[in-house]
Amino acid sequence: MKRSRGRPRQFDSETVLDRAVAAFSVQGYSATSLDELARATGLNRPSLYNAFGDKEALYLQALEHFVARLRAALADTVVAERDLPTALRKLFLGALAVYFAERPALGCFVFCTAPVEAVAHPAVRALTLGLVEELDALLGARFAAARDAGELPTHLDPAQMAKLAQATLHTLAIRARAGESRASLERFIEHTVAVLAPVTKPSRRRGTSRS
Amino acid sequence: MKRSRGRPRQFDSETVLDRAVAAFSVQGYSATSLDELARATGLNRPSLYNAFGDKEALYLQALEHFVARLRAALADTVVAERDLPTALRKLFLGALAVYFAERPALGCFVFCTAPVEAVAHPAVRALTLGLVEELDALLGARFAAARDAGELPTHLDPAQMAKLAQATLHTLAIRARAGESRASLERFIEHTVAVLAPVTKPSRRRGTSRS
DNA sequence: CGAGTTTTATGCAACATCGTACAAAATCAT
DNA sequence: ATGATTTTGTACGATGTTGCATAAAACTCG
Repeated sequence: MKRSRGRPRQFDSETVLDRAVAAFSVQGYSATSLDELARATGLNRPSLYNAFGDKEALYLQALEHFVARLRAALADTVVAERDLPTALRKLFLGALAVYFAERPALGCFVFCTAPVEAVAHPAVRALTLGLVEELDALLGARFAAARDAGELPTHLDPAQMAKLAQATLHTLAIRARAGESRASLERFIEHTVAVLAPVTKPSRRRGTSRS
Repeated sequence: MKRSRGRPRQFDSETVLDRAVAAFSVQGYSATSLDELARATGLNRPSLYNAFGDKEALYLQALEHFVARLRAALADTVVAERDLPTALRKLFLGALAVYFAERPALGCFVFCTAPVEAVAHPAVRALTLGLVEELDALLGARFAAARDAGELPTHLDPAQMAKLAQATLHTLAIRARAGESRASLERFIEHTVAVLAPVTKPSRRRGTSRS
């Protein structure tokens, strides 16, 4: 039942999508030819078409694959980490590690390459907006939790702070791809964490019996 | 001396570049063909080549043209406006007006289309990074002036606040192009202005004799 | 082992795109 | 006016790209 009928595939879909993400990340959707994709993935064009459909379908599946990985990574940082500044720092530094994984830095696959195609391809736009809103929601919940825990001034709207945190991701992606140095971005992250998650004095606030 | 020798041109370079910016903004560099550019600008391919060089040169000149316009607009908002919150609000709302000028919203020509090409085309990357750094410097000077005027808490680094302000521009551009609603982004702007330029109580601070 | 099924590989045809060659048109210099 | 000079418009070739047709290969089921 696990094994399908005909000739078995000589590739792993996850690996192929990983390599497609890497290939698309370099030049974006339009400038990446199917020949380059075939070379990058190891399989040839007919196999790509058979397994993933046409170029747009492959790009969409690469996006979804990337987002799925991202979702898993976020669970370990934003959600799991209990301290807000630490959660944000881990989020931003983790993103930076991805953005600088290649040389030159490629920034974020979604935020740097998908917006261009979003206008002509509604499915890409929908997927991009979906990720943006998902991150807003995830970060918004995290900021709301921080506010409830007394880690955030009450006059700051968690949902809007979440958008500002995502704005940080967007600018990191663009700046990395534009060639700004990693050290400069690390300094920016430190300052931004301090702004987004200001350390609230426990002694001044009521009810926060910290140890 | 003003008039060159041969047949006079039947177009205005500035207008052509405006239309090239508009054309490139829709699909980005790679997906915009020279035929589309010829249709959008009104002149045909040989004329484009004669006047601007090949496709990459035209794209670069379109970028420079756009940045020049941007520079002029910023002088009226960021520099001229004396009140920091007002300056930021004007900056962000002005950007939003540009990002939503077309239907669907196209976001920022530079921030949404140039990053993709930045990796393959060093000249594009240099130009993009140049704009980012120029905005950082301009906004940094504005935040520094605000701090000197007592409009900004002293523990906030003006240079880093400038990067956060530009991060807001980046996220507005991406979100607009991804399809987020204008109303949502206007709410975000209001909140962000309050975060980036917190209203300092004049009574608490010394030397700020406001009227 | 043979029939059916799915994947792989070579190759191809239709199409788009880029850049330019060439001749006609419009202006300036003499 | 005539020639030089620059722009314009049509046309063309070279190349790249996409998507698929077709046949060989590999495997399962009866």
